[in-house]
Amino acid sequence: MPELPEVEVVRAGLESTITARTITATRVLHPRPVRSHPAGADGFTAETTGRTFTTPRRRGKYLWLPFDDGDAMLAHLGMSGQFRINAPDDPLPRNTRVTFDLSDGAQVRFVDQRMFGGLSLSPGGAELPSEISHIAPDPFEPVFDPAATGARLRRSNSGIKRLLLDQRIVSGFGNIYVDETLWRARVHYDQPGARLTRPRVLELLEHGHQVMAEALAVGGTSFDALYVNVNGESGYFERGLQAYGREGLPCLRCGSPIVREPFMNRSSYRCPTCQRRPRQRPAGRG
DNA sequence: CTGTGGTCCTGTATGC
DNA sequence: TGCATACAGGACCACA
Repeated sequence: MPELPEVEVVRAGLESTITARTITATRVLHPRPVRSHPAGADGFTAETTGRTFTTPRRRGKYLWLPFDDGDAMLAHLGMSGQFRINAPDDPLPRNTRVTFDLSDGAQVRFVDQRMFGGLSLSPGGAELPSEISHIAPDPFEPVFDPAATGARLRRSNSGIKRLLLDQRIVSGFGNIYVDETLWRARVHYDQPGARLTRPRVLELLEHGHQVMAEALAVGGTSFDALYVNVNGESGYFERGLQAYGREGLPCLRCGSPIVREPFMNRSSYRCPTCQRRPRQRPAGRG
């Protein structure tokens, strides 16, 4: 499940392989990943062929690959999207959706089993695609403002996990790193943002930055073949996870078995001792 | 404005 | 052996 660290690993891999290369041929093998491109698969093919990449950029979980003419290709990996760099005659993975032949002879492949991800062309989007203007800066960006983000979190009575997953408030967090962040900060996922003190919320954001930095340093988190880097290699942060996926295993701080609970149609992992349920209901009525 | 729940997708694991 | 179901979950959208 690519979140910020995994997307950054992919971005860095693309930077060293596509920068200053020109697309000589685009092939759309499945229309769904280019669904948000207005002109459809044929239009996407026509409008990307002949373009030259500059340095790939990222905000949160979004990637964009600027072209030297000021436009950009916007990409999201969704649940299972991958960019792979190969020789054109290497075997094509089963779920290859789009391929780009490059001027140096390499081939970029967009592989996506579940197809929650997507590619589109963003006119004028080289600096920051307008399509993602609603996405907040992530904790790795120089413009990220912890005080402002903390204030925003503290203005809401929603549960803190829901807030951290809201990419309009802060971007980059997904289910894994939110659970890790909350475990480190000893905060329950239903704790209303408004019930956290200013120091606590800043501490929480620092933990979030820290855990994602640690994951990035070891190539991200790979549970299965769904997340790999551009060379098909897995990351090693799975062994660094302290909460996510550890149902029934002892909390590494206090020994209590980690519990898994349904949350927003997915799973949430927490220590029942270190991360106690808040007394008041979030956004309670009465 | 806020909060909630449905939808899109496929592959793997599990249950009967 | 086969068929049904649950699960993984990021982003978006309809709706109350």
